[in-house]
Amino acid sequence: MSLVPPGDWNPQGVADLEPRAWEALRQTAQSILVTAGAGAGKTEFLAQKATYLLQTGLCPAPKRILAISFKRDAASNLAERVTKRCPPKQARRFTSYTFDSFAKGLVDRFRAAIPEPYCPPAGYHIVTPRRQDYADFLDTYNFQGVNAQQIEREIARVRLPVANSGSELQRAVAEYWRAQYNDYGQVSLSFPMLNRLVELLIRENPYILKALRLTYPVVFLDEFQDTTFAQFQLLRTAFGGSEAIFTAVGDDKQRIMVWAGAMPDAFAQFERQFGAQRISLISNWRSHEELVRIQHVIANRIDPTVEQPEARAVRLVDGDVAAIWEFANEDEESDCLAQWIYREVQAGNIEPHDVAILVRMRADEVEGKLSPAFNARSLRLRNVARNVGDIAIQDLLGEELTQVLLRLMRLGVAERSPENWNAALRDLQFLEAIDPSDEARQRRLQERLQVFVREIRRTLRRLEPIPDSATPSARAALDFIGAQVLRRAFPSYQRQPDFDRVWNGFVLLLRECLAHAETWSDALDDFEGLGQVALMTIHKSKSLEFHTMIFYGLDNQTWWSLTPDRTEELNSFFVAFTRAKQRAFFTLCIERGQPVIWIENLLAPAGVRRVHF
DNA sequence: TGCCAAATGGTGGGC
DNA sequence: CCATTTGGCA
Repeated sequence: MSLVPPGDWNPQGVADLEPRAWEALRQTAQSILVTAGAGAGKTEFLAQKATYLLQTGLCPAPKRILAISFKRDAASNLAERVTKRCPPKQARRFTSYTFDSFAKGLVDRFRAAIPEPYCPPAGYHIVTPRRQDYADFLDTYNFQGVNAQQIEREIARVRLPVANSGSELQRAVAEYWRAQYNDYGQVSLSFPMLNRLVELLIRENPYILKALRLTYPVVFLDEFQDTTFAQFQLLRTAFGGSEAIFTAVGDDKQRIMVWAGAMPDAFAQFERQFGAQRISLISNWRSHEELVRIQHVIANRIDPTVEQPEARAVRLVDGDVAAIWEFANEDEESDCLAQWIYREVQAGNIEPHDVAILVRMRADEVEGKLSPAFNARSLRLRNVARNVGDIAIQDLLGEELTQVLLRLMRLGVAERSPENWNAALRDLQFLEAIDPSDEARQRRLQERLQVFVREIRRTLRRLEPIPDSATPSARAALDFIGAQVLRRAFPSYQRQPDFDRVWNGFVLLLRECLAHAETWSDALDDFEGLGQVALMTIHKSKSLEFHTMIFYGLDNQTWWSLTPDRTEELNSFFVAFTRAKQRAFFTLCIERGQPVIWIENLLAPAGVRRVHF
């Protein structure tokens, strides 16, 4: 395969990159920290840099790029973009993991090399302890001076081996490890524990360390502002002092996970310990100029040294693009909100799914307050954080199982849908690992799909669009693929309970949608959230974007901790605001609480006014 | 059981 | 920060 000289390389699949992105892309001699604000295209930048390194041979075979993200969808999204931009042979050398899958992979591969007494048996179990579990442990083993949050945090901080002496906290951690290995009839490990095991393994085993460093001379880190102490320490043990070149990407103005264990100063530590150069991207491809100007006022308050971003999106709406809406009471608030969205939809300005309602906390409470007013106007509000069975709707929609089955079912209702047909064919090719150049097998695949489409059409005509049809219809799609094939193809479905969780969620949500729908087509639209206003917390909205964003409750009761000295809260406010592509509104209800005056004062000079509804 | 004080949860994610 | 739960004690 011929390589492209670095000087001749062009971005793949996009017109061009901003000058700062070019600079960050070509910097391959030194670790860099790419500060990419809201809408700067972080993932695309990483995909382009990977493509550059692979296509030019700057990352030559058999060396690989290791990309580490936090969430599964971020990791798979990045991998997918690189696959689209590179020839398969090169794309295969791009390894995209989540932090935890990277750690678990190493534990599983080199388990036997983990020093005693920490070497886990092959059949260890993964557990996800909640606060209460830690509290129960502390109670059972009589550690009275330690609380659940302390021990949770300490487990992710302490290096192994941990001595059963010293402070009560340290003894509690030592006892916790012992108990997880010995007291429950099976060895139960949490993700932070897996992380600590890997850290121990590579610290103590020079061969594995060397192999890791030889394999991955290039390391990408996504959403770096949310790195935890344990993750940072693992990176240091794995790559500190090696030749590895890091490209870390993130935005410390969007750091909203410190309360859950993210490092408060990951950027500064990274610059210091890895000698990283900082490069800031300044384009904002998401929001138009007026919104970007307001965003910058908030950004400037978070970090006075921040550069003014350049808006690259076009304004498409008339009227206010940002305002604080004030209501006398909550009933009026719900009613006006529903009314406003209804009118916008009627006027043809937006579809319901272009709007998101964001809340600080307690999405289900807000759902209860808003739903009646929405229903009264035949608008549907969907709380995407709500669970169907054991999975949140938002997570369910991103699952591979959902995507694959939904496409097949779409083929059963649409008259002609080349888009779904091609997508379904691609799914099958992948699931059955068929070589695209094997024309005979391709043809057989097309024939099989054709037969299936005829069958599923018959099935859906025979089954009425009622809740009880959910199971048989979904089952028909699943049986065509074969549950075993699906589970083999996606590692996350290999454990039966994980597969069942997603499958049950799929059927449950389909049931719900069929309860409201007139036709199969409507039900599938409902399933995907078409025609529905999404309701979610700020934390869940991160990395998403919406035409119009409405923040529910800018009062000091809902947002009790939004004070000038609580930076993380201001970051949350910033994250919420920057989700908007075209418009951002905030609701205020005097019945619920007083306005957050300092935020109003901050935004007023940028033209954000309080409007009495 | 009733009363008052103290503690706690709320915002999340990973195989 | 505030609503709710838990804990201690009579």
